[in-house]
Amino acid sequence: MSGKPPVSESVVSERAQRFLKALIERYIREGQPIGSRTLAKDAGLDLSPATVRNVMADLEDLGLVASPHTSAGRIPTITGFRMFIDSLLTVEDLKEREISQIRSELLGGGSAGPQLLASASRLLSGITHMAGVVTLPRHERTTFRQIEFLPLSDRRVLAILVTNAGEVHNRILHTHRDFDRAELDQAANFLNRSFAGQDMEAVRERVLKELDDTRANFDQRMSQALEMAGQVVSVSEEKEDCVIAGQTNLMEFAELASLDQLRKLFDAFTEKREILHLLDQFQHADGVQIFIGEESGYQLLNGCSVVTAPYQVNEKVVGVLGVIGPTRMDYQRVIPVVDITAKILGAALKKQ
Amino acid sequence: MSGKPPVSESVVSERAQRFLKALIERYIREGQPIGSRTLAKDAGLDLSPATVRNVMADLEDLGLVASPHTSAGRIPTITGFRMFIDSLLTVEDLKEREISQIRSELLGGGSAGPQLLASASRLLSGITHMAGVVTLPRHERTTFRQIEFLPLSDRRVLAILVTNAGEVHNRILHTHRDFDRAELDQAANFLNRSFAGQDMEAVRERVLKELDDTRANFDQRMSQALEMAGQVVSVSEEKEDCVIAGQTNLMEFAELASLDQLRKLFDAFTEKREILHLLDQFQHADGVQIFIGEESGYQLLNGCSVVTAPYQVNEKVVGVLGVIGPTRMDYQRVIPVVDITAKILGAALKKQ
DNA sequence: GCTTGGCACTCGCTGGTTGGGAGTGCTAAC
DNA sequence: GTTAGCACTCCCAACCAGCGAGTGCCAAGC
Repeated sequence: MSGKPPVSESVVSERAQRFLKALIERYIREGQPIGSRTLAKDAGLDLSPATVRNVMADLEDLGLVASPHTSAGRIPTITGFRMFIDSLLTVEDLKEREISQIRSELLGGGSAGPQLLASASRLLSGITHMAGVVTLPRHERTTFRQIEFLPLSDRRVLAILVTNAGEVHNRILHTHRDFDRAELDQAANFLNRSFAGQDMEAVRERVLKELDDTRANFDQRMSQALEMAGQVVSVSEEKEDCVIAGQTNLMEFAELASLDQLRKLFDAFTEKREILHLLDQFQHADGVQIFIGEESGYQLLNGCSVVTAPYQVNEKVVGVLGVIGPTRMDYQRVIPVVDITAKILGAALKKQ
Repeated sequence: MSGKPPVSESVVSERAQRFLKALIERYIREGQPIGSRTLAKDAGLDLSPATVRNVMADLEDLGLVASPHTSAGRIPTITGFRMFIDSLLTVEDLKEREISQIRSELLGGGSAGPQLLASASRLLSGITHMAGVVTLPRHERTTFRQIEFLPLSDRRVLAILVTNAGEVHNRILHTHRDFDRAELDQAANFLNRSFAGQDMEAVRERVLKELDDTRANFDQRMSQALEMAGQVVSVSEEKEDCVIAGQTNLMEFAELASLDQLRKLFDAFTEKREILHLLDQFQHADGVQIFIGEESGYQLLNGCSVVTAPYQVNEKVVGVLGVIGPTRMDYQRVIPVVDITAKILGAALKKQ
C-alpha cells in the first residue's frame, strides 16, 4: 500500500474506465506494454490513437497505468489492477464441462480426507496452470468425532483422533506409567461420551478447564483421561498446514523469471508459514477474495496475485483454498474456478 | 552410457591421472574450464604449461576431458568424472563437530518416525547446500509390531498399523457389515498374536496364503480378521515414498540454470516416482554409491549426480538416503556426510 | 624422447556504434 | 473534443573491433 490515496471511480470517466479495462484485458493476454494504436482498435470505440493517448495520459496521472519508458506502451499499475478487480471485472460462469470435471474429481474418486485436499490443490493448479493451495481444515474449527488410545511399549500411548473432516490424527504420548488396555478404553469412552460432536475449540477449552478443576480431585481416572486428551488437543499445531501443488507452473511466467524471486517464492512454499498466515486472513472473508502481492508487504509476492475462497463443512468455514499466480492472470477464469472448487470441496468433505 | 569402451586406468599414466585429479578438483571448486597454466601451478609437479597441454591432449583423446571451444581450458567429461570417483578420489573424514551436529539433530530431538526422516533430509540438504532425499522405510522390509481396528460409522473400520520403524499407518476399510468393538478387538488380538515381530513381507505372504486356505473354512472370525489384515497390508503402496528437502538449493547452480531443466527436475521431485525408482536401485548396494545423471538415461538428471547410502534398522536395509546436486559437487565432503547420516539415521530409528 | 619457449591462431566476450521500429507528447487544424 | 502530423525518445538487434585467455604445433634444448 503506497502513500497514494485510493482512486475513486468517480474521477475516472466512464470512457477512461472502458479503456482501462480493455488495456488490462489485453495486457493479461499478452503481457506486454499496450500502445495507443492497438488499444484504439481493441476498445471498440472507434477513436483515433491520438485520442487514446490523451486518455492514457489522464490514466497515467491518476496512477492507474504507467509506461516502462517513453516510447513504450502502457502497462497497468497495481492500483490499476485493483480498480479492475474491484469494479471493472466481468466474471463469466464456468463451462458445465469444467464444473463436472471438478465434481467428478473431488466427489467421484473415493479419496479420503488428506488426499482430497491434495486433489483439490492439484485440480486448481491443473486447471489454471498456476500454483494451487489448500489449507488443511483448521483443527479448532472441525468437530471432535472420536478418540482412541492404544498401549505401546515403554510407557507410551498412541492416541488417535478422528474429526468430522475425515481426518485421522496420530500422536504418541509419553506417560508417567504404563496403562493397560482396559484403562485406556475407559478413558477413551469417557472422552467420547463427553465431547463427541463438539467443536474442537470448545473441546480444547473444556478439557483444559476441567483439567484445572479436577487437578486436586479424587477421580483419578477421569483426570488421567483428561490429561491425555489435553496432550492431544493442545499440541494440535500440525506441522504441515497447507498443501501446495503445481509450484513449477510458476516457472513459466516471465514476470517471475528472476531466479532469485522464484527461489524466494519456492522457499516460502516449503516453509509454508508465511503462506499460511496470508491465507488465514481470508478465512473470514465471504466468497472469493483477490489479493495483489505488492499490497501485502511480503516482498516475495511481488508480481503475484492470490485468489482465495474459504471452504465450509456444515455451514462452518474450516479452511481456505486458492491459486497463486502472476498478477497478470486471467481473473475472469480463475475466479469462478476457485469459487466452485471451494464449494465442491466443502461438499466432498461433508460427505465423509 | 555412450558407445565408448570404459577407459581402464592402466592406459592413463600416473602423471596424467594426477593432472586429471587436480583438474577435476579445481573444476569442482570453480566450475569453469581450467587452462594449462593454471593447472601447471595447481598440480604441484613443476612442469610448464606446454607440457600440461600435451598431457591434456592425451586425456582429451581418451575422452576424459573436453574443451567447450578451441580457446577455452578443459573441463572433465562424464567418463572423466567416473574415473575420478572410482579411483582418484580421496575422501576425508568428517570433522567431529559436524558428526555431533548430525547426531544431536537426529538422536537428540525426540522427533518421531516420519519427522525423523524429514529431519535427516533437511540435514543433508543443509550441510551440503544441495537437495536431500530420504526414502521412507519400505513397507515390506520393516517388521510388524501391532495392528488395531476401530469401528467407525457406516460399515467402515479404521485400521492402525504400527511398524518397528516407528511408523503409524492409518487406513479406512470398507466392510460389508458393521462390526462391534469386541469383534474387532478379537480380530486384532488374533493378528497380533500371529504376526508380531515378523517381517511385513512375510506377514503379507502369510496373510494372503491363509486367506486362501480358510476361504471355505468354518472359522468365520479368523477369516474376517485375515480379510481386514489383507486389505491393510496389500495396499501398502504408500502414496508418498520419499521426502525431499532443499530443492531450491539447486537453483543456485549455474549448470542447472536453464529454467527448463530445473523445471523438469522439480516436477520429478513432486512426482517422486522416478526418483524413487532410481534410489531403489541402490537399496542393495553396500555403502555409499555415486551415480552420475547422464549415466542413467533419465534425461532430467543431466548435469546432476546422486550420492546415496542405504540405511539399516536391526542389520536390515530398510531405505536409502542421499543427496542430489550438480555433477560438479564436492564429493570429498558429500560422501562422508551421506555415509554418516545413513548410519546415524539407522541408529535413531532403531531407538524408537 | 620428454620438456620447453615461442608463435600464430581461434574464439568468446565486451563495449561502442548504428539503424530501424514502436510509440509518445505536443501542436495546430477540424 | 477529436484528429493528423511531426519531432522526439528510447529500446533493441546487428555489426564491428579489440582484448584476453588459451590452444596447437614446431623447433630447440636437456
